[in-house]
Amino acid sequence: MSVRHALLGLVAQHPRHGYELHAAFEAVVGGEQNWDVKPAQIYTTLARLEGAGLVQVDQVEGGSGPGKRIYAITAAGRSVLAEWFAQAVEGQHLRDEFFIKLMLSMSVGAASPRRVIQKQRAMLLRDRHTLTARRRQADPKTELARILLLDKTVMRLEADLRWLDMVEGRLEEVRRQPVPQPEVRPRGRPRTRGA
Amino acid sequence: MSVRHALLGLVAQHPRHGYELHAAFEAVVGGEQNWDVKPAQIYTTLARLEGAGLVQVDQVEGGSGPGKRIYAITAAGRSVLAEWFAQAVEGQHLRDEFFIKLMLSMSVGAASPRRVIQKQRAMLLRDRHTLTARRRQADPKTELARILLLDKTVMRLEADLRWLDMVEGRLEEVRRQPVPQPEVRPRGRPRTRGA
DNA sequence: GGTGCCATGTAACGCGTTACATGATTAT
DNA sequence: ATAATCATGTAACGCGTTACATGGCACC
Repeated sequence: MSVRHALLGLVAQHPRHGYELHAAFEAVVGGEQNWDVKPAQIYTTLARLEGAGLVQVDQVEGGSGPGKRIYAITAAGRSVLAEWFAQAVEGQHLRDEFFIKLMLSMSVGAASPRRVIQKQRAMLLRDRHTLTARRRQADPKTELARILLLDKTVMRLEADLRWLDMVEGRLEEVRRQPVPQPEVRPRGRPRTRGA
Repeated sequence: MSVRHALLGLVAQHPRHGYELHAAFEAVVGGEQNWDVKPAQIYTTLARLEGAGLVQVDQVEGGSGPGKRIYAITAAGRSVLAEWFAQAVEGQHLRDEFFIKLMLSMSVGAASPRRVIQKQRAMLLRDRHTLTARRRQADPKTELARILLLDKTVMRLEADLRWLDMVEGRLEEVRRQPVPQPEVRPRGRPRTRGA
């Protein structure tokens, strides 16, 4: 979702070939530790962009056989890019793997919600530790990108930790009450049933 | 990544067929507003799970022709599921579409970082508004799942808002300094160059 | 007999991944 | 020579999506 537009933005700066785009992408996101794009994705994405008419091959360097294919952005590409910049990115997927794991751990035997929560908290704390360490080591003069990204990640992480605490508390409350299994009845048919 | 294991968990409760799994999944995550799984994904995922030997068709109801195929979990499936419950979910992708958009908006002409930030903030505020409204309307007795998920999302959202404020401040600071374009030089070759 | 739910899928595509294959240039 | 880096790609798979196709059954 993002790589497509990122590549478009990078060829908009000036025409580039695949390998160069790979390097430029990593420079923008602050290194492969932050966001590791595989070359395969660069080339397949470029091919799709070309198919959609958003970029086109400007020239081919290298003489004999298939050399560097240098891509340039097209007018259509520029307008798509402008669109992208003009509109905000949709944030709320509401899809959360940990959440569904937690829910299932409440109703599947042989799984303990509390253990699930503890495991998760341990991992979040570990992550926060390594990320804040990385953040401290980053040079604010030359690695602004990395710092901003690390900050964002840590802030989300801390939000997740607070949420975990909250959930734990909430589960304490409901401890003895029968967990209201949300009654898997088929949707619809709200009118006169046949019973 | 999560649907696969979720389905595994649901068939672990008791054998089910595809349509029932679809309903059960939505019940667990708190409705299609939270997490809309398409039927197609249910069936293809079931097929893959069967291919991997984690579930198997228990019986087929419906008489003539292809009827309901009821899946049950296998021993292998149970062990994979236990694995899943036992280990935490990896959180730190560090991949953030807005982030890369912001970075590019700083170096691509015809794009304004400040406008990008403003657009994004507007969307986050809008989202927070609708989600807190949904949260208030949810019934804590019967919709625990939906509430927990909404809380998590809102908390992340607010983290993102705080981060946006921070970024804006940071960009004020660097206003006049030449934005340190991170120098797209190829990695490696740190030793005696040929120049 | 039509509408709407129940129930099952296939096809094709986008995005991302791993693994594999190929060849040119350059440093030692 | 040979190793590393530069540079380009294909194949196959997993996950998720949209769109399409099929048929039974119940209700009115």
